[in-house]
Order: sequence, then C-alpha cells, then structure tokens
Amino acid sequence: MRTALELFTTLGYHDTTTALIARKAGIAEGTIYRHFTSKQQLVNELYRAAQRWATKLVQDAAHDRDAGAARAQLTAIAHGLIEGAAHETAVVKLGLLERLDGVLDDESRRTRRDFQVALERVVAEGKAQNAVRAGAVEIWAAVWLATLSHALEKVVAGDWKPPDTGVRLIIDAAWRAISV
Amino acid sequence: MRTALELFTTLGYHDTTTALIARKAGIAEGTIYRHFTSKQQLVNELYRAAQRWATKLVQDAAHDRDAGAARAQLTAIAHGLIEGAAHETAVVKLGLLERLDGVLDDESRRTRRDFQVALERVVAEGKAQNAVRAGAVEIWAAVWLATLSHALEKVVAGDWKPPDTGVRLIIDAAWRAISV
Amino acid sequence: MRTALELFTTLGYHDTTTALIARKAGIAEGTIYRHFTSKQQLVNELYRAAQRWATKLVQDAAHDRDAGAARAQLTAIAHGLIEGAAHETAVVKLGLLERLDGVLDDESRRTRRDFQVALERVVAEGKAQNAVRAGAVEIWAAVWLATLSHALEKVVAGDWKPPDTGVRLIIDAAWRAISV
Amino acid sequence: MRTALELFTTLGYHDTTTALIARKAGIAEGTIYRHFTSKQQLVNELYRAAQRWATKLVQDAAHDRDAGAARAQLTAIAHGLIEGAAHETAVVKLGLLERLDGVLDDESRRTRRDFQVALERVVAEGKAQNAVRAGAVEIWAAVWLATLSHALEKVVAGDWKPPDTGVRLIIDAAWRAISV
DNA sequence: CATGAATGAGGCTTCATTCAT
DNA sequence: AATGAATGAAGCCTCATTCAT
Repeated sequence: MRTALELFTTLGYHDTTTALIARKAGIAEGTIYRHFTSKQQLVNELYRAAQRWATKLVQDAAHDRDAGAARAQLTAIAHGLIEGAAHETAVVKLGLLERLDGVLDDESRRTRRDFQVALERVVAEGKAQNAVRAGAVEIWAAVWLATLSHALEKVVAGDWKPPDTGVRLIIDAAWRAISV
Repeated sequence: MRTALELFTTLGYHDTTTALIARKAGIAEGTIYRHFTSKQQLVNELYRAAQRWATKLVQDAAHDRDAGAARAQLTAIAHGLIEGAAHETAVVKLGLLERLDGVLDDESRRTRRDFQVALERVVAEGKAQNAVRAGAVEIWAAVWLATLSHALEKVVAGDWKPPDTGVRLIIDAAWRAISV
Repeated sequence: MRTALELFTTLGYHDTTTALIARKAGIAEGTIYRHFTSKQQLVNELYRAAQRWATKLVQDAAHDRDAGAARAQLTAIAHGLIEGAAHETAVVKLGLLERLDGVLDDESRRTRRDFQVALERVVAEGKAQNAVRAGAVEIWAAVWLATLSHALEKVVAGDWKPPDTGVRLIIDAAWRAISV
Repeated sequence: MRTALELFTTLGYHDTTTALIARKAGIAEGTIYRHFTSKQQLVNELYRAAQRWATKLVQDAAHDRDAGAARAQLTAIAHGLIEGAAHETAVVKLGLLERLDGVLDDESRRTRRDFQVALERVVAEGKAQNAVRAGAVEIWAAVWLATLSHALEKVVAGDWKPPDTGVRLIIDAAWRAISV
C-alpha cells in the first residue's frame, strides 16, 4: 500500500501499473489481488485512508480548542495539513491535491463529504462568533481550503519547507478571504 | 477539435480514446492523424489555445483599465474568466482546472507561464499602488487564482449561473486574500 | 518511377510508403494511382524494367561476340553488370540483389526467367565449346551469377569503384567456378 | 520461437504478424511480449541463434581438422551447412539466405561478423598453405559462401536432397572459385 | 488529369486481471 | 497464501487506397 500510494501520487493513477507496484514493493503481481479486488479498489482504499486522516486532523484541532476562536482552530488545522504535506507528502497529495474524478466510488465520495462537513462545522462556529463573513458555510470552507491548497502544493513539491514565510502568509490569506 | 475538447474535459485524457473522439466527431479514426501527430499533440494544441485565450483576457482587461486600480483590473479578469466558465466551459476546464501534468510538452508549459506572468504583472501593479500585501507577486497571483478557482469549478459544473451571489462573494474573497 | 526505384532499393519495399514516394517526387499521393493500380504493380513494373535491361545486356554481349569464346562473352556480361552497378545502382539492386519474393507477380517471374534463359544460352555455348564443366547449364549459370553477385554488392554499396582489383578477381573466380 | 522462425522464413518479416505467430503457436498475442520486448527483438534473437549455430559449425569443422588441408575444412563446413539446410531449413534460411537489413540491431551485426571472421580464419589458413589465391581473405570467404549459397537455396527449397549431384558440383565449384 | 483529405482495416504493444502451481 | 506466466481486450497509430473537387 505504501508503494502504491507513492506511485499513484508520483505518476498518477493511469501511469501507475500493477506490474510497477508489485516490482517496487517486492511482491508478485498476483498478490495485489489477494488484498484488493482491483486496482481501482486499491486507490479508493488509499484515498479513504487519506480522507480519514484529514478528517481526524480537523476534528482533533477543533476539539482541542473547543469554545476557542474559530480562527485559532483553522490555523491549527492549517498547520496540521502543512505538517502532513511535509512529512506525509503522499497522503496529502492523494487526499487533497490529486484529481481522481473518474476513479472514486460512492464510499470514497462519502468519506470526502465527511471531511468537508468537519471543516464546515469549524467555519460554522466562526460564523456563530461573527468572525466569518455572510454566505453559505459550504462556500467559505471550500474557499479557505482552495486558498490554503496553494501552500500545500508548494510544500508537497518541496519548494517550501514548513516554517516558511510563504506558508504563514497564505494561512493568513486564507483566513482573510473568509473573515469579516 | 471541439469534440476532443469536450471529451477531454468530460472524461479526462486517459479515458478519452481516439476511437471515441472520431466516432463522436463523425470522422474516421485515421483522420485525426492527418491533423495531429499524436493524441498527446492534440491535447497540447487544445491546452495552448485555452492558455492563449486566458492570457489575452488578462492582458485586455489590464490594458482597458491601464493606470486604473489593480482591484478593478482583477475584478474585470475574474468576470471574464467566470463568463468563460459559463459559455466556453470546456476551455476553462482544460486550461485552468484540469490536471494534465504528465502530458504537457515544453511549449505548453511555456504558454502556461505566459498566462501566469500576465497575471503577475497585474498583481505587481497592485503592489506598486500599495494595494497588495507584502510578499512575492508570484504567490499572490497564484493565491488569487486558487481562490477564484472554486467559483470557476461551481460555474463549470453548472451549480452556479454567472450573476450568482456566490460568484460575487468569491471574487471579493480572492481580493481580500491578497490585499492589505 | 525514378523516385520510387530509388526508395525501394534504399529502404526496401515495406518501408517505402506511397506518401514518401509522392513527397520526394513532388507529386500528389493520388497521382501514383493514375499510373499504377497499386504499389505492388509499381514495383513489379520497375522490376520488369530492370530484368529487361539485364536481359538485353546479356543478349547484346552474346550477339556482339557471336561464335567467340563463351568466356569472353561472360566477361563482357560481367563488365556490363558491374558498369550498371556503378552507374545505374538502383536498377541492379532491384533486378539482381533485392529479395522481392512475396511481391512479384507472374509476369515478373516470367521476365526473370527470360533473363536466366539468356544467361543459360551463353553457358550452353560454353559447354558446346567444352569450356564449361559437366552438369546442368541452369546450375552453372546460377552459380556464375551468385559468385559475381558479391562483386555487384560491393560496387552497389560504393565500397568498390569499377576498375577495382576485387572486381577483376571475382569475375575471374566466377569463371573458374564453372569452367573445366 | 519455433513458430516465429518458421513464419519469418516463409512469409518474411513484414508479412509475419504477431497475431499470426500467436495463433499458429496456440498462445495469446500478449504472451509474445512476456518473452520479447518487441517483434524486432524476436527476429534478432532468432537471427543470432542462427548465426551462433553457423559459427559453431565453422569452428568445429576447423578444429576437427586442425593442421589439415583448408580444402578439407571448407568441404566439411559446406556439408555441415547443407545438412543444416536440409534438416534445420528455417535456421539456414534466416541466418544465411534471408535479407534482414533494416531490422537487425547492433548485437546481431556483431554476431554476423563473428561468423564471417570464423570463416575467414579457415580461408587464411588456406592461404598460408598456398592453396587459396592471392587477394584479401575477406573476399574469398565471401565469394566461397556466395557460391555455396546457390546450393543452400536449392536444398532449402526442397529441390535438392543432400546427397545430390548438384550439391557436390557446387561445393567443388566454390573451392575452384577461390583456389589457385 | 492531378490533387490531397479522408478512410478504415489492421499492425504492434500495453496492462489489469486470472488461475494453475 | 503467494506466485507469475498467460490472457485478450483495447489502445494508439500507420498506410495503401479512394474519390470529390
């Protein structure tokens, strides 16, 4: 799975062949099919794990600062994601930056939804605190993440290392985009 | 080309087969190869056209409001892109929202660069006007676009129709993200 | 036809495309089909011309030295072929050195036969003069040509220029192979 | 491999399709590519095997009659090749009679060279014994083989069966062509 | 008579998946 | 449970030939 994750995020879904996964992982090609029914199921499994990781991160950050300012919660989440981009590069790539449209199954889309909902809950709290602008929370959660994504891309590409000025600027920018 | 553009943005590069393009376009498969040397060259040609369209849009908007406020220029650009997302859906999808990493050739990357540079020029003007925050223009140009992209996705998906509240909110958010 | 001849002998039958012939000849691809019903008929036409050239050469050399020694006739033929290999390279290549097995039609095989028969007539004369060894004339004609072919290959490849020692040696060797 | 060898020597390289090889061999087309990277590599592999067979034959014949007369060595080689033409028809066809110019890779050309060198060594010995005529050994080795080839063609075509008068005549002719 | 764009059959190759060992 | 050779559908591309202009 680790090998597959690495390859999917490096070469993309289509250019990652089962033969390559097996060779790099030091197993036989057929062995893959004793654990997953298909290549598609394999990415989905990896994708869901990535989503769960991100969701947990959001929930934990929110819970740790329960009743605190929404901005502080989002900042904590942002740092957590950036940290992940630096040390669990492939996970962040597959879960947040890759485009897997045609390959994801229903369960994966549901897991994705869970992550979005968790993030929206935090934004909703911000709205309750009158810190977030008027407008649907779905929009602001998505906008905040889209803005932050540029920093994630940079970190994932190795252009930026975590305690980078650019990262701080963008976390701040993401907040400005959605705050009153 | 129109058929190919439609399919590439609907199914993605890999799931769009030459046989399918030909069938939908009502031509023979071999005919594709009298106009393009390969499937890859075909996407690249389409991609470059999309980039040129976007670049021109940025340049025109900037030129029309020469010496005007950077914010007004960016707003004009945003509306132009949104308009494009509504009426030339596939062009915007292929040029700004698709992920074509492994398929683009050098010339395409150069054309992409032209677009980024054009956008950065506008942001640089904003900095000169003390309207844009401290930090590299490359970052703010990219952040502005990343933020706006969420609106483009919505419009492209048909969820939002151009004079939509969401669109106005996000254009505003993109500006807030990068302005002082 | 000249262009086609050149290409067939340079690239071989299969690697010579009708598109290439047309381009190099400065005509349209379709024009080929106003003169020949197919690519195959085109090679056959060229092949037959080459055979006729070679047959005429044999007949002329024999006639000029009518009633002379067979060896002198064969030597004259050899020099004629070598001369052809030097100045009409492509003709000799297509007619005597190329392997066109699957492409030749019945008429071409007949024309080929004519050439062989002409050569055998000379060898038969040699036998009548008790200058050629015992054994079927078909064999000795073919053996003589096979031996000479090595010189033709060398000349055709540009390794040897006509008044070359190697050429003389081989013409001599070919005669020795079949003479008493 | 046996099926491919048979087809290549019967239909030629271009008219032998991978689909045909697979069908005749009773395997799937894709299976070919688990053993060879391409159709071209497949012929090259077969070609090299044929060359090695011929080279070994030359070396063995020479070694068995070490210090013996060169003529005897060449006669032994000739009989070996004729024998091969009779019983391993396809091997001789592919290795010595086919024209594979555009398809052979560097290694194959090197293997071909090995065979020629082995044959030249025998001819050189003949020269040292003053049995072979003046002139480069490369020439006489090639001439001897070219002359013999006519017999190989006949045997390969099934026109002659090994202990045939024609064969003996030609082996003799080949020697006469190059001997003093 | 020449043109050259269009055709479509067919070639080579890849690759996710299966199954006997 | 793991293996890895075999599978065969399907993909991209070539090219001799046709035909409307």
